[in-house]
Amino acid sequence: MLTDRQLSILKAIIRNYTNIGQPIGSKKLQEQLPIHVSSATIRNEMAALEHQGFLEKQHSSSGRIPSLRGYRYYVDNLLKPDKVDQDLINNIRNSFDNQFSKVDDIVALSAQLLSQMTNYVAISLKPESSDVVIEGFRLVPLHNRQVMILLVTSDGSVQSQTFTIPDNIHGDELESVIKLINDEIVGLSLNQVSDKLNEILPKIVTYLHQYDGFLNTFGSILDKAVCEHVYVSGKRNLLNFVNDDNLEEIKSLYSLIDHSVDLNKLLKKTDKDIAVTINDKDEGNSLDYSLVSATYDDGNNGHGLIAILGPTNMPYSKMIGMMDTFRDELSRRLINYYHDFKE
Amino acid sequence: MLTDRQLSILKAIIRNYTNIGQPIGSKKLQEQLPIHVSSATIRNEMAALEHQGFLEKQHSSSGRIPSLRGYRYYVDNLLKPDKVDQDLINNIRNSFDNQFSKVDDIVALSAQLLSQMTNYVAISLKPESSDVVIEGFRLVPLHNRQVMILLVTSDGSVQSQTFTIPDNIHGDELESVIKLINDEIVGLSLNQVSDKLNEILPKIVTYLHQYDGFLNTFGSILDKAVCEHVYVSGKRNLLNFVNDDNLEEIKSLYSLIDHSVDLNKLLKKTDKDIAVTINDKDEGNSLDYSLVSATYDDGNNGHGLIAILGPTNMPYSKMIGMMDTFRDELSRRLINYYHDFKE
DNA sequence: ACTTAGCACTTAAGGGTGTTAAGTGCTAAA
DNA sequence: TTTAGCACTTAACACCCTTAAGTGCTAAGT
Repeated sequence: MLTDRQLSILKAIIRNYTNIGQPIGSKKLQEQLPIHVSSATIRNEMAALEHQGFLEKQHSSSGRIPSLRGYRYYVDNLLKPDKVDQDLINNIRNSFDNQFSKVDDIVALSAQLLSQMTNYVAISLKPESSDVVIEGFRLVPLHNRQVMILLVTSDGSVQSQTFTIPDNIHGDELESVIKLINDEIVGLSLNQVSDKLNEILPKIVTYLHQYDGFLNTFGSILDKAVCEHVYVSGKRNLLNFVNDDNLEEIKSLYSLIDHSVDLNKLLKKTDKDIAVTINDKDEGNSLDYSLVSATYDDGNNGHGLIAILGPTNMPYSKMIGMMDTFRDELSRRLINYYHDFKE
Repeated sequence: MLTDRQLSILKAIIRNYTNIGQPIGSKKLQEQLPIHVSSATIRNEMAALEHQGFLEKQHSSSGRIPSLRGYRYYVDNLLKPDKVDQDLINNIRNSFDNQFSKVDDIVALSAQLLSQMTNYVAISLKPESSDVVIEGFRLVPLHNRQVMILLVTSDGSVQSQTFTIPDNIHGDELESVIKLINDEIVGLSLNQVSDKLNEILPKIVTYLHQYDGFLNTFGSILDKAVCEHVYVSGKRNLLNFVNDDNLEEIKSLYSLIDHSVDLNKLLKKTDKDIAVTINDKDEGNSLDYSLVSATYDDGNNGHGLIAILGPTNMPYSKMIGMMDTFRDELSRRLINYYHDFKE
């Protein structure tokens, strides 16, 4: 489908654009490429690449930039992770060298390190043994019309929130609703629950006349439970990408990463070792940014996830190289941690 | 010092600039003012006001804008809080109408409401009975060289973090340092501790060869304790104020409000009912924004604080009117809460 | 059947120039 | 003390021109 020459042109354009951020034209490309052909030939090849959807122009006489499809193809087929500087590796190791009381701290630090290293937004998720599941909501009567709603998970953690039953609902009805919900969600993992709740929303509505506050309470408990697993660092770096006309977009990105549940959902789509999500426009989140995510081994019985969120034209080969190194170091650190712990 | 006419001119300029955001000139002012004088006269008065430091020009032929001193004078002497719309009051009441399990929730909601109402950053501090003081740090040996450091306060809340003692420090030394620190801080309130720690830093250094990790641990425990009292909402609104050349400033504002301890310090300077801090350039925080803060009564035994952070040219009279109403409503809500609670 | 030189065309960006609108300060007369 | 009048300043805008960096296309060369 693509000739070798076309591939090397595509590669060169992406390399340039991700490093310099400027569209590139045929003459500049000619100077850089090892092959000796005229700029006219390169123009022809570029036109062919554009025709096949791998390149774009910003205006009729501008140089080319990669299209989303171009990035996608590059990441999937052409990209070779950059070799990581030994200094950087040492740096990571040194930072991990401190003693930690909890896995949480190591994972939180990971997000911090990643955002420092990349100047992007970094996200880390606590390792999650796949066997942690929901044991269900519990309803505890307090006094008057106050109840406390608990969410219990199989690893023994509990989230709670109190709630006042509106006048137009009977305590019994509430009990039934809890039962209804529990029937559906027991045994699910944390990040499946939110979807499930939305799914069975119609049923709930038939029970409760006014269900807003009620569902909000569930949502917020769930949020708390999920939050405990998510660390975000370097939000401020988003400011680096602000320009005249993407302000609204950046704001929506902010609200996305502020809302752990959505973030979780976004991240959990993949289970590959390293995955690149380019410009995910899904579910109204027109997010003009890319996500490089990597899983890590917690050396025990689960795996966690680290990710960076940066502009679509981020230097993927560098980032992927770095993420790969980082996940190794993080896994090593965790294995060490559990080793110390047991000793 | 200032004639009535000058005062009304100053007022009008500030009213305009805080609402429209544009410098205002003598002719426009003439149209708006009730007094009938020529624009030349107004020009003369404006020159006088500028001479006395209440006004500024952006360039030699531009209209006038208030100087910091002008704002200060206005806020202290001229400002009359705007009457608050009854709809808004109802709105606040409705929002507060839900049931809450904890005072924390009400306070957190306050920050949310304020940021929604103003489109600025809002901050709320939990009511703090003045009798909550530090009871000191405690050191609990775990295993190997691991210890847990606890911070106990007189209201019974505890913050903890584990810490691994470096090889070059004896456990005894650590014990002495804790004693040393406790001697200094017992009986202080939470927000006095940070300063005190820095003050006695030299002493600590003589005990500990490598004190970085150690102090960090203290800092982070303290942070946790303070964080529990601070709620920030509407950080995203800062993006509305980004323009070409204040990006760095906005970033530093972000980092300020991310660091609860500093924020606490900033807020705790005042104990007036309502205070306006204009363009506080203190301690390297060149913050080109103003802070309107108000205390509220928790109906029990202490008082808390709400604040909004906005541009220097925010509409003070409107904001102060709103804050005043809000603190009333919040206090009323809390008194109600304690009432329900005891019943 | 490719490749390439050459050319006409396009566009963004930057510099200069002129105009306008909204200001200013100053002076001299009322 | 006030004010009309005037000369002056500035930012913002529109307009024009030029340049640099590209493009596509055609026709000739290998």
